[in-house]
Amino acid sequence: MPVSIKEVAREAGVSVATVSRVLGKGPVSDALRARVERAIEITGYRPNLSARRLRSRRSQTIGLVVSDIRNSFFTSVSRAVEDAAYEAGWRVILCNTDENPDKEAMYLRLMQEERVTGLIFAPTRDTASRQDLDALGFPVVLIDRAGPATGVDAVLLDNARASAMLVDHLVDAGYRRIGGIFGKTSTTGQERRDGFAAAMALHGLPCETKFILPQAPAAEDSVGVWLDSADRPDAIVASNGQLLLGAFRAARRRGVALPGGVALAGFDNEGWTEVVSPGLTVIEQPVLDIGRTAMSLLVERLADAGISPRKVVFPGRLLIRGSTAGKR
Amino acid sequence: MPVSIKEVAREAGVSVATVSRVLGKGPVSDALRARVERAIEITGYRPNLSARRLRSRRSQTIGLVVSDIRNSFFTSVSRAVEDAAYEAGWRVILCNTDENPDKEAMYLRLMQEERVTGLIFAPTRDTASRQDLDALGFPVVLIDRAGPATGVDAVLLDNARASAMLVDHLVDAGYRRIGGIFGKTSTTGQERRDGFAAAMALHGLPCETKFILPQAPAAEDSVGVWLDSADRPDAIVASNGQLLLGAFRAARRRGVALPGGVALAGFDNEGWTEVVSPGLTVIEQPVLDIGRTAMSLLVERLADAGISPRKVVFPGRLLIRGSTAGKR
DNA sequence: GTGAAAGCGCTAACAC
DNA sequence: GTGTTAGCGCTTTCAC
Repeated sequence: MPVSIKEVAREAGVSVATVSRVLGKGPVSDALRARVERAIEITGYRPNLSARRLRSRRSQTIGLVVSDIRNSFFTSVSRAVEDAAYEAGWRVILCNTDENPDKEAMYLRLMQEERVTGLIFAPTRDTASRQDLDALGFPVVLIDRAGPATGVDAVLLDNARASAMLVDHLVDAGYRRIGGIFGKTSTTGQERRDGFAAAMALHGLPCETKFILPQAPAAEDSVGVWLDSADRPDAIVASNGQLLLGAFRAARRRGVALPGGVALAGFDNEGWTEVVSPGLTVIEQPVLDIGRTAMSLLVERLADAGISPRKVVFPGRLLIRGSTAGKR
Repeated sequence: MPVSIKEVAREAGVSVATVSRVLGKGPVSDALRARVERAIEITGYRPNLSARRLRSRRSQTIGLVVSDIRNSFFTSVSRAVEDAAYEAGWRVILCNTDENPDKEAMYLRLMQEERVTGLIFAPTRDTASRQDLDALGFPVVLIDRAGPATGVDAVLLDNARASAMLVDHLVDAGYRRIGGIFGKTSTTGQERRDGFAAAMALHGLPCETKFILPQAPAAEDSVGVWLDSADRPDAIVASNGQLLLGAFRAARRRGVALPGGVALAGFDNEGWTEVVSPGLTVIEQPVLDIGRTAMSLLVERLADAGISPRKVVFPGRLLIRGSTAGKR
């Protein structure tokens, strides 16, 4: 049974108000402060955060709701968010939705029950366009994905531009029959596909794209079909790290050489993409900046709810490696 | 300003106690229950979890304190823990200590202030031997690392046995001059080294081992020195995924062929280890089982504080790949 | 500066 | 079954 502020007050011979002031930053004489601090030592007192939150009406907690923490993009973003949050004396509640709208709804409700100060959220496409994201009772910052202006802040990658960079690079290297696989559950997959298609059109090239579940096995199946077909593409673009892994496995398993049999490029500079041979050409996202920026936007929004919603867009960085070496 | 249980009661024309009973599992007539549920709908009521926790003295929260969520072992364990926790209606607070004892102490204090129901904890070597881990005010289950019996439950890998499996396999394949790098901050690194040394001794072989920071760059430097030296080992064992990555990079960067120039094996079946060429021989840990078992031990401990501390030890699984192909 | 007292939103006795 | 009431541990007026 933990000791309460009352026992500390008794031990120090002061009122609970004085103890509370020592804990916070109220005005307390040096003499009493010393006595209270001593009493805290002796009793081993630990403030009860639930009580503090209830009374002060400040939860000092932010929510972080993503699809899957095992996705390296979210792993890194979560570290950035958590570091910044704990630094500021806030707690983080992390939830994984697995791209499941029901889980999303459940966790949004949980965020309300926790009375979170704010939420950093990577929604599915369905939820991204919800009009009530700004009426949850706390500010929301979207990361990675955002629908048409829903009136909330967002931190995003310039997906269309990044896709175009990949396409331009591939065309430059002599590839023409380029296929693309994209995640079907997020606006991000959609944007990357649109950017891909637009860039291909600019080059006067036809393109073939597929929307699939954003998981490695789905990509392996999907790319496998392409590789086995008579009119195999000569290059493939994968819209995230998981899909890239699946595509890589499909090629590897069939003994299709990279880039001789098929060139391969994608999103997310996961550690393994550099270390396989050949290395994979990828778009690197500034994951730490994205996490930190999301926190900053949240903090600014908390300071001033009035400012109109901002969208911060980061450029991707093209890392050229052996998997897209020139065709000739 | 969120609505409280009071307003729901007024809307439904009942007492707050009845509303509370509908929320929980108290006995309420169907008629009143329906009215209350309707009132909850109308008002958009969300229970305040801080108030509930304060009053009920049950935080319904468990802590998960690990060194770094970006370490794939902990990423996977955390998913297992979180899934099990949310399933049971509990919240999870995740903290990263970066192998820093000061941060560990700070987060242990935070866990007390949160009045967590229980804690799943991967301590550094310094903290693992603290005698007061069972006096924090809540049960602790150690994962991945544990000191000499500290009187708390633990879920571990059979590190000595796993190291021996690697050594036996390498010796079997014809390697004799085998070096090992091990994490210096954890008991796990220590145990794996001891198991390694013991197995080498059984084979009558001398061994050279290094304790280093459990991070890829440190491993790259360390292994680089070996590879550049005149008496280069013919095989290297790395005691976790990060160290394995660093070792792999060191070999790759110097153009040292695997396994011709040096054989390489290690711990943690991270995705990339299968996908590089040659694939890397590794000890796979049952990460999901470890996470789930930690939760089970915690739940059982909460049900009965009396049972004496248990240590659940899982075997590792040796996955043989090209990086340790036979020497001749 | 300091203390007394009210009350944050909820659950759990306790009466009926 | 239902309502009344007393706190959970803390912060925050409000007096002094």
